[in-house]
Amino acid sequence: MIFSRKTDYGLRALMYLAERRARGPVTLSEIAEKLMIPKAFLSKILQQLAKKGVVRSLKGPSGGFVLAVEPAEVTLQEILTEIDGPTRVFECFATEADCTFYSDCMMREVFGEVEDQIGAVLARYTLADFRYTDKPADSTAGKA
Amino acid sequence: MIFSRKTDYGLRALMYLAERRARGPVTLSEIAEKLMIPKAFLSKILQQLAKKGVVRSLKGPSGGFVLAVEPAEVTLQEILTEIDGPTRVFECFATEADCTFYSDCMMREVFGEVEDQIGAVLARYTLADFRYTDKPADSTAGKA
DNA sequence: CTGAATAGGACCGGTTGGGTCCGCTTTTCT
DNA sequence: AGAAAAGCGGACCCAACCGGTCCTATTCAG
Repeated sequence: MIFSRKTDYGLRALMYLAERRARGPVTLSEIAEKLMIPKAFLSKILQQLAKKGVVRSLKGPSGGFVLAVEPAEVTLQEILTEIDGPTRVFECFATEADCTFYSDCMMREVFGEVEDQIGAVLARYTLADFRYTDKPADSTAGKA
Repeated sequence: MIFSRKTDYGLRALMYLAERRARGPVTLSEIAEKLMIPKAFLSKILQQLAKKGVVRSLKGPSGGFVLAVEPAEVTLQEILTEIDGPTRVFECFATEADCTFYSDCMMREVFGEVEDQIGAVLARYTLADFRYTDKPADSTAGKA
């Protein structure tokens, strides 16, 4: 699968931050707890997003993380790229010039097209489309 | 990357077989050698494709592998699916009913859309589009 | 100064992708 | 019948990677 758990965690954290961004920084602990994400791991992800400028991090007491962008301005594509790197679908050993096995390598073409299509879908959504809604607790609990 | 080396090997082997299918079975050794694929590994891949009915395998002396389908009739999508399983792009922990974090989970929707797009591209190509052309040896050799 | 917070490097264990080995079976040829 | 030439398929191996932990350093509010 292309999109990792890291992506899932990161995206969810951003959704959470989007919802709270008016209310100042949110601590790592709060996010981790509410979203049930291992704290140390989430820390790494948010650090990474901070470096990319998607969130801002404040140290010290009353510190935490704040979303640094307008939710509607940042696309899913950007987010995923920032978390997991560009979506590569196929890795070729050779360069176009010495693609040793096929004189004109369709693979490049086809998989390039695939990547474009993926990008196109992801670019159509922004963080604003992914609303965090404090879900209705365990109302359905006990069914499993 | 979604598509593995296995996929690459498999696809290339099929291309090779497509080119030779008039001339009877081709041995594993020949394919492996020409395409520079580890023999034992390729064996596994072809076995798998044999079970799916994409190639036919003949044992015994003068045995080998033959393409069992019309190149133009089998899509890239089918081939890739047969080699690596369906292209899953995202794995969700929960079922729709208890997707715990977002009341209506956009992820499903978005990533479903992504998978559809990938499928659409791959379905547009068939094995016949991927011609194996005995490339002009090492004409450019010595440059690396 | 102290304590609450992030930063970030080192490390770790399980999974999996890529690959090997080897003995077994099937088939053909003599 | 027997030897040789193929594919079959189970067991195994290794390195990379992903998800995750730990520990110390740094920053900053009060």
